[in-house]
Amino acid sequence: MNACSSELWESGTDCQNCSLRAAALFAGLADEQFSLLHDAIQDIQLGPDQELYRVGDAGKAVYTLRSGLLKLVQYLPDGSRRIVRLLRPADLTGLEALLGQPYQHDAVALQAATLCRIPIDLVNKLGAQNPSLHQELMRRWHQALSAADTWLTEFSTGTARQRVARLLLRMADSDGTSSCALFNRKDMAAMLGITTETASRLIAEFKRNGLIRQSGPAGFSCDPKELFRVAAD
Amino acid sequence: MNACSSELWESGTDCQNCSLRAAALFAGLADEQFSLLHDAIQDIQLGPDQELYRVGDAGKAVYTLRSGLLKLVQYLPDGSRRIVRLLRPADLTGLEALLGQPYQHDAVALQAATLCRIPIDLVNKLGAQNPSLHQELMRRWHQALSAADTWLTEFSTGTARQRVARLLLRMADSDGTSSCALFNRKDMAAMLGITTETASRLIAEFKRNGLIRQSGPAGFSCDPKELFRVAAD
DNA sequence: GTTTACCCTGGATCTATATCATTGCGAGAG
DNA sequence: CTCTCGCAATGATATAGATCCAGGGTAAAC
Repeated sequence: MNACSSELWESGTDCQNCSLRAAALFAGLADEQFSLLHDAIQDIQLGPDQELYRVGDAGKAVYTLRSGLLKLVQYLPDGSRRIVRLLRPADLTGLEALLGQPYQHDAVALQAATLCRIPIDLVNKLGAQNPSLHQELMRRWHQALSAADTWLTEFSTGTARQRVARLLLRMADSDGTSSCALFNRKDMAAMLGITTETASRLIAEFKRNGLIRQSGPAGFSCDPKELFRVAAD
Repeated sequence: MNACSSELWESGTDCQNCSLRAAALFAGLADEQFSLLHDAIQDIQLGPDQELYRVGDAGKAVYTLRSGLLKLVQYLPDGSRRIVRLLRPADLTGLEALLGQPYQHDAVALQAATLCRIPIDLVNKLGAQNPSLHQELMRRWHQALSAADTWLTEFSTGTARQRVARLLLRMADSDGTSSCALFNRKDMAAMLGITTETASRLIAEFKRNGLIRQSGPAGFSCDPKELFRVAAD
């Protein structure tokens, strides 16, 4: 029942020296308040395809992604599924918990991931004393909204070839290298609203034409200029 | 330059007795603070296709829709456009202004609309004294996010026929009546990521089969049960 | 080592939808 | 009243992508 049952976790994270602190939720917090974090925040590790939470679970915490990739999946009544968002390190998810609502997606690790589990009680307590936290939360909410709009315009519009090209461009840095492995075709399809076969064919075609190539076991590189041309068509 | 130049507006709205007050942003406000609203909030009226703001405009206010319908439009580099959200009465838009960011969409009236223009300075001032306002703002942000996710799963997935059916269902009340006129085919297409011709054909087909029919000049009614069947397919 | 299972790729249809083009209608201009 | 002009409806055609199927590679399971 509990989505967390199979997770590995440990308490006592060193939040004050967190490498993400500057980018993280509590960036504006006074040092003395960090003691509160110490007790409450848990470290979570997920293997590929492990679930963080599921649609309808009671929302008791928000999560910051520290490493890896997380997908948010939504389902239609008929059972078909769509990946509506991808979380990268420093992103925050499960915000609906702060409004007392159950989670609205399945959150699943795309690759091995590490996260911080932040109980909503803690957020509420700190928020009462730190108005800047609210500002920061709104900023996160807005980030998520912008990301959703991007998915609508970039990944749900145009031909399948354009969508795949746009997705690759977004995964890669501007120099054409990417630090993450290529998604499997099924996930790609669920992100782009196409079938796995079409995704597979297009990736294979791009590889043949030298637009992308494997670079090591957990990464790929691509030709941004050519991909951009394909994306614009 | 100013997107508001051609709008009709008047000041001195009666916010305290606003019909939307219960649903509105300031629902939790103490009565004595309403005097602040009186001076700052403006009433705006837009005709069909009139713009409220455009992408990149400096964000100086948020807007509450009081009547009518508003579309948020986003553009791809290649010029193709997509309607990413629809605002109904009591919805709030332009939230990015509160973060000091320029507007990220074109906001255009789909039908004649009336709105309240709420300067961000006012929101910030009231927010400092009313923590509940932040809560309410987060709630609005989350609403927008949920709406965006809905568009991804319902309006960007499945066949064109399914999408049109789902859109009609969402426009109509559960009893199959709708208070708003049918969109023109171009807007429909831009919402669903299909062409105007396909939208036209499907609407015509639905009319022929009795799934929808005009009911008066500014409204339509539909057969929810049948439409639901089509949407699920 | 062998088997099993899964994923990627590719071929062969088939169909939904884009695309291009035409007609008809209704509103507004002159 | 007539002439545009824009939009809905519809036809004809082309094609992208879904669908169904099969082969082959790789990794885990036995």
